[in-house]
Amino acid sequence: MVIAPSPYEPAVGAASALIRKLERFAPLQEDERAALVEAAQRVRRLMAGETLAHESGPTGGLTLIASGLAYRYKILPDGRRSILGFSVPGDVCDLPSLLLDRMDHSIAVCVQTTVATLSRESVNDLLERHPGLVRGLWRSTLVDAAISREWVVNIGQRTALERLAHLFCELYHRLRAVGLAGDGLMELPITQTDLADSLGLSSVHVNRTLQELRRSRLLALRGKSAEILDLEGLEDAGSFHAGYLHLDRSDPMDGRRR
Amino acid sequence: MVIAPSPYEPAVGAASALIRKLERFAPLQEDERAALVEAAQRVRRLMAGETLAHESGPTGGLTLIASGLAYRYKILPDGRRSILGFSVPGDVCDLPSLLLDRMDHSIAVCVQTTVATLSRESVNDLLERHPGLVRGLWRSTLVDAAISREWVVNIGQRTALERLAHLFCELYHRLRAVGLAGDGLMELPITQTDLADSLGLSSVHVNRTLQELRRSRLLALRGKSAEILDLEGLEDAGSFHAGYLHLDRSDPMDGRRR
DNA sequence: CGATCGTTTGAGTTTGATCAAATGTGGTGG
DNA sequence: CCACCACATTTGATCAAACTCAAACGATCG
Repeated sequence: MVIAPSPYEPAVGAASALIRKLERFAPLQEDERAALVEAAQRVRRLMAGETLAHESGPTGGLTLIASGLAYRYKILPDGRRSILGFSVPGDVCDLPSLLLDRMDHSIAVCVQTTVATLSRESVNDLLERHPGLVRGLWRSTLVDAAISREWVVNIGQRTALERLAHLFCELYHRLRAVGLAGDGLMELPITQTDLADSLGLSSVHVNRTLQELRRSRLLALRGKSAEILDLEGLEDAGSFHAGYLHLDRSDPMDGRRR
Repeated sequence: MVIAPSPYEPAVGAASALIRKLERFAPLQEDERAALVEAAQRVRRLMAGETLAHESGPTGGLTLIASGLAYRYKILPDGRRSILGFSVPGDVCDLPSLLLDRMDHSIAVCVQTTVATLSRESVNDLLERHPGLVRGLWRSTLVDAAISREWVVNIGQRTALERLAHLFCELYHRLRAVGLAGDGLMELPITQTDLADSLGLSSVHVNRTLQELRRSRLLALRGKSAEILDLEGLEDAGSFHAGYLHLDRSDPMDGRRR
């Protein structure tokens, strides 16, 4: 049984997962790759629970997840926490802070996570010199938006079981795309409370529904890792279709179609 | 009582609302404005209910809403419709189709709507010559994503009354930003079924909740137009804070702050 | 070896869904 | 101008998914 590489590895080449992701769509030029690697040298290590960016906090450069797992969230007036999405290695998690005047949500990490931090100056430099990177990052904000829209569908229309199934499928596909999942296995250092706040459910109900998924031999959650026992069955159960993740290589800008 | 301009006006200068929107953040150059106006000459008129772009349909240029109202949606396997967001005049509603390989959702219009259609060639031309437009449009996809995230919060965490209140606040602020609302008045050609599909509620429950909003003297829906009787009260009721819409002028890229 | 955090289980409650039918309303054609 | 149709809104009654509260159990860690 092949286990996916641990997300706790040293951040050798923090940019590699990002490059991999961008190149799924359109190949980068050699100098673009090099510039990214160069810019992502400064890494930072965050402990589980630490906040990486704060709502209405100052905006700065960019943060690239190298290993671990982060989540976007907002805290409501009454103290409830709403989780808005997850960021996996290779994701730039705070693009809004580059082009908008302020963050409109916060970001924290689920486990020990290493990130590369790019200063605003180096990012501006990068984007001015390499329009290909602008296209690539812009594309990735479009995919982020598509994921958020799918969350709207998920939370708005589906039952608890469907929601959980769908979320696990999303994370599995995204992690697999950067080589961090395979054979139905992924490390998922996520609590049932996190799941509840992500899906608009109570943690009690998440617990019961997870048991049901387990009973239907679709998915087993064991500690910090998840095993998908029947991917096709799980996708069916969550009416999951990977299209919106835009993970396959094909670039509409140059007519190439696969 | 000043009524907002009707959205049914002829599409003189379809680009004007877009320019207005982009310039809320960073001023455009004269030639950028001119190029946008030039590119947005070809307009199309759609009847209520018509589909403007189809999920997994071909991707092409860009569509700019000139007047009217459009909504993004997905149809689930069981036939239910999930509405993912609204596009108001000045919005480019199909940016995903420019940079991604396919649309992952469909777009239709609520009322008779006029749109300007920009061919892929002219858009590419525009973006190559005017990096300021790239920044502006990229920013607008970031705002779209922020709106989707707020929908996740809204649907995931709030009660029916809060959801409705919040949605009306969003639309009011967005319409006011392009001069189509004011004094608590806006044209809102939206059915209760649309609202239900937007908020993850049944239309029956939407109806009852609207009555409650009316009773609390917060909002009155009359036919195709809405009157906000108490904006502050409505924002409170929906715990709405306009920050995420990023409607105020301030550009982090040049240190200028309001 | 407590202490803390996460998971699990039980019991009662609530919000909002579903089903069904009546009541407007706007548009069309005879 | 009226009859009719389609569509939207409104109301009532019943039901179920998911919530809340409460408490016990289990793991992990300094």
